[in-house]
Amino acid sequence: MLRLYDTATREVRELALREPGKVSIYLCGPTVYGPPHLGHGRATLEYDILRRYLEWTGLEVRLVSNITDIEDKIIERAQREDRPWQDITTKCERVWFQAMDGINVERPTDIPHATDYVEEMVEMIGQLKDLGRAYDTEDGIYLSVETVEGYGLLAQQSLDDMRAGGGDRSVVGAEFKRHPADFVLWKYSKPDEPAWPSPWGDGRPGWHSECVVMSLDLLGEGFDLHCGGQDLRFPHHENERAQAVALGKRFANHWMHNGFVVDAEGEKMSKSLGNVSNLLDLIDLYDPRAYRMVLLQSHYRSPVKITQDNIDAAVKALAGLDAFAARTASVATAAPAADVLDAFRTAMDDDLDTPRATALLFDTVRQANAALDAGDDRAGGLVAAANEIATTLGLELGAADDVPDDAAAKAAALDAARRAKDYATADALRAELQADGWTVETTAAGTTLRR
RNA sequence: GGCGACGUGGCCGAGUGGCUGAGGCAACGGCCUGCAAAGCCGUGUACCCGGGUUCGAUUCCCGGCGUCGCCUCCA
Repeated sequence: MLRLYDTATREVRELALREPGKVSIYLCGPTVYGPPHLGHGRATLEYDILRRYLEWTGLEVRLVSNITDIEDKIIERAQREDRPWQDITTKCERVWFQAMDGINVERPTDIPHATDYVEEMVEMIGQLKDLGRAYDTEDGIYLSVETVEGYGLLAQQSLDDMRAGGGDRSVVGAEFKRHPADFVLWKYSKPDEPAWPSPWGDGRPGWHSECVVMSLDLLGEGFDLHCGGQDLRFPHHENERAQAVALGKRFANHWMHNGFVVDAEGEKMSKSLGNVSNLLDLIDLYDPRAYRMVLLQSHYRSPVKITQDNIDAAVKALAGLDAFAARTASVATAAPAADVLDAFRTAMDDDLDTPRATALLFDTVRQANAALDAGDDRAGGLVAAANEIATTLGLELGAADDVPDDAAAKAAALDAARRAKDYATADALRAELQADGWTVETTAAGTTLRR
């Protein structure tokens, strides 16, 4: 069974399942107000790998990932551009899934929208008020974190330390709040802002209330795993948990957080800095699988550098795997080598050790190639194992572009020239194809072309 | 000010108290090839600095330096 680092307990421990054979996961989805960036790509890719692996081990995965379509950033942009906020959220959501498709991330099993859960949020906030855990101000309804047992679990910092800290940053809403860490559950709307009704006044839910309501509604109490980027650890996940605890409900049993994407200088790429890179650009410019490959080769909790060199290296590595896939397309199917699959499982069960799993994949490919060269009958099992690992990691191999007719004709002419030992013509044709961007492989069996 | 992570070959990036400098990329030599490509085989004086613990530390502890993150919207 999978052992995973748990942010709450700060140790690698078994991912215990509430129901045997089934895994319930909540992943914080995007706030749809702009194009997805590299950070979104990393998170979704890491959890896509997790999900595929869990499914491969035979578990039924329920992965809920929301769309946050109520948020200040959306409202700000709508006002700035003077257009309906729904126009922004629907377009951004479409672009989001376009990008997800581009990097081969499977759709979550459930995609709840915050706008569909406002009533439930109002109800929950009312309960928190009734319990004396939330209080009303002229600005909105706030949760009193001092009333929440164990607040700071995910932040790994006590409330006192938080109060002492903060440096020279100003506290948002300090004039209304009882404690600097208190956060808004319901924000009263100003004129011209989207608003939903509530017993206390029209307004909109706070971000932290959205996810807690949707996760508990769809997955129920004590669901297995809650995940997201490191930056969501605090305050977002802390505050989600605080609301559940304040309500007396069991929340996520396990917390998983992925590391950041950093730039060449090692600095975090985020929306508040100017160094954001658009995920769509990356997919557009390079093999979309390259990003997944870069991530696979480092651990999900480590920061990862996305640079030209990194992506280039991944593209080359992928080319080798594609060549393998092309070479083995016609190899007779066999049962995957059990020892290889066992090693794969061992690596992945160890806190999702994709670097080791990926090293195993490359190693298996090398062994399979060697077996093929030697005419060893172990080749079939190795090929099958390599393919199974690649698929489980979400890598589709050998997906070469269709070869256009003119290129295919040149390849055929090249073969004919070689048979006739007209090497000058053969070399000229090869040079032409290479100039057009093809990788040309001439073998005894004939010429194959790859991009 | 509080909390935390990290510092490994030309680059990226795993990992371990001695059996690994994993794996990828790049480079070099060889086999294969008409020549290439692909593939295979082989080649690399590493673990920021200073102490300590130990038979033995890159790996554990302490101190220092450096980088980064969270404490505020953020994957």
